[in-house]
Amino acid sequence: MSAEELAFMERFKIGERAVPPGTEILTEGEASGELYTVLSGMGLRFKLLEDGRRQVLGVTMPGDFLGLQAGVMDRMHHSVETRTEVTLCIFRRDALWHLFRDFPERGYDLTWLAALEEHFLGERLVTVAQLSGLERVARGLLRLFERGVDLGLVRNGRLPLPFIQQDLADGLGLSLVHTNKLLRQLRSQGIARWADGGLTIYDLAGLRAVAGMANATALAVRPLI
Amino acid sequence: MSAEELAFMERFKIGERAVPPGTEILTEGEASGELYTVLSGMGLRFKLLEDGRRQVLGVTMPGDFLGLQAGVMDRMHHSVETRTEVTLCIFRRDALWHLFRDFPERGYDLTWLAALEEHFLGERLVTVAQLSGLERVARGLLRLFERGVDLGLVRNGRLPLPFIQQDLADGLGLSLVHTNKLLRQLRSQGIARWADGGLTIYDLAGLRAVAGMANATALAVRPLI
DNA sequence: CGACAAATTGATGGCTGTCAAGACGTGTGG
DNA sequence: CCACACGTCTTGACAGCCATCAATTTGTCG
Repeated sequence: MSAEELAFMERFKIGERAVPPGTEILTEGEASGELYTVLSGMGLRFKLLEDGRRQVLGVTMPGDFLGLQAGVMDRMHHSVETRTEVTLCIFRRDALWHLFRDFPERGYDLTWLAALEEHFLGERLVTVAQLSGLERVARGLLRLFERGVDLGLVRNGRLPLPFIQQDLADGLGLSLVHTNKLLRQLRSQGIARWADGGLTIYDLAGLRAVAGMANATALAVRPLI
Repeated sequence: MSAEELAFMERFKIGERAVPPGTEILTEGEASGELYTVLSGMGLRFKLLEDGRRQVLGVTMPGDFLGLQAGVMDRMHHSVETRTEVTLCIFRRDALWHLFRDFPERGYDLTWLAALEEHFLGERLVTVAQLSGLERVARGLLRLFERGVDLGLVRNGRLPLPFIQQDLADGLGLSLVHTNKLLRQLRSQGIARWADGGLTIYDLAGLRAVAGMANATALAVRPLI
């Protein structure tokens, strides 16, 4: 990053903030005067239906950029809730436009980021719409794990995760009960284990086979800053 | 649009082209040296699985911008196929970067567009993951119809559509047979009719009720140019 | 007329949702 | 210290939505 860009960041940076678990950082339907980058911690991005059903769109991990939707559109179209203590770097909303004007290359990067999010949502749509329950669970665990590996969060084959089975079920379009039974299936086959706040992969190739991704390669998330 | 912007468009515009039905304009996994805006006609955006299953991500209608993914990322992550004759306005790929540099406001609009696509994919994910078959079909028809109304394509309550029931099924994560039976249900209830290359809505309020969107308001697609 | 795509309808099976109950750990109040 | 509430995980029974298979009909095109 150039000196000018550093100066720009400082000018629009409001500060850093550590928020406790369970905090709703952004709320569907509301505007946001702030943009965030996640420095540490994890959370969930989700949408709610009128009857209380919930669709988990994805997880947020360190390096994620939050609030772009409310930044360029008038309001958020999903909510973001923390699941651990999360440290945020906070920027003013109008930084977005100034960034586009003064550093078009960074604006270009932001469009790249939005296109990447679109790609991931497309992948999730394929997962939910076309795959069986077991395939969905396998693919869901695989994506979480790959993300954790990229971030260096995996130790001894185990990735600590602050999510519950209901979160996984809501992300895959499955019921909690059935998700539980599918997790048991993967566990009893010695492929993967989701328990005690962590995900352990025993047989990565086996998991990829179950997920129907034996030959697929993942697309890495490039930090924006 | 300013005179400078018009000059810019002319400089990077390669030309216009009319392609016949069934043409694959963009292909998943491949780069594209061109960007397109759709002047007329309709098509499908979709992803293919290894075993031949297909997930329809959405339809393209006049005003759509195609190729942004291959423009900012290295390659397309879904394919686009025409279903009618489609007239395209073609631009050079490097127009994208020059647009960001010379007209940051337009670059901002492009990010807005990418965020809008992300929003629509999120909506579709909720539809497929959380709703029953009948609700999915109702919502699918509703979205097509609203889009048609916005574009002024609806005459006498009927929207001509060049898609087949398999397309609808692949977009909703349902089998062709079951989709057909759900369409019959809506038809026999006098709510909507999908037949003979067109969609007719007889009871919009009823359809919205079935779709679980009695109170929801749609987000309009704003043409980029 | 024959081939083909698309739409339609019925029969059958199974994957998955729902309901219910219990186990386990944690925190709280008496 | 114990009782209790609560959240989460787990397991079994049952029902139902939906996929699959199969056959028929209709319309289009050569």
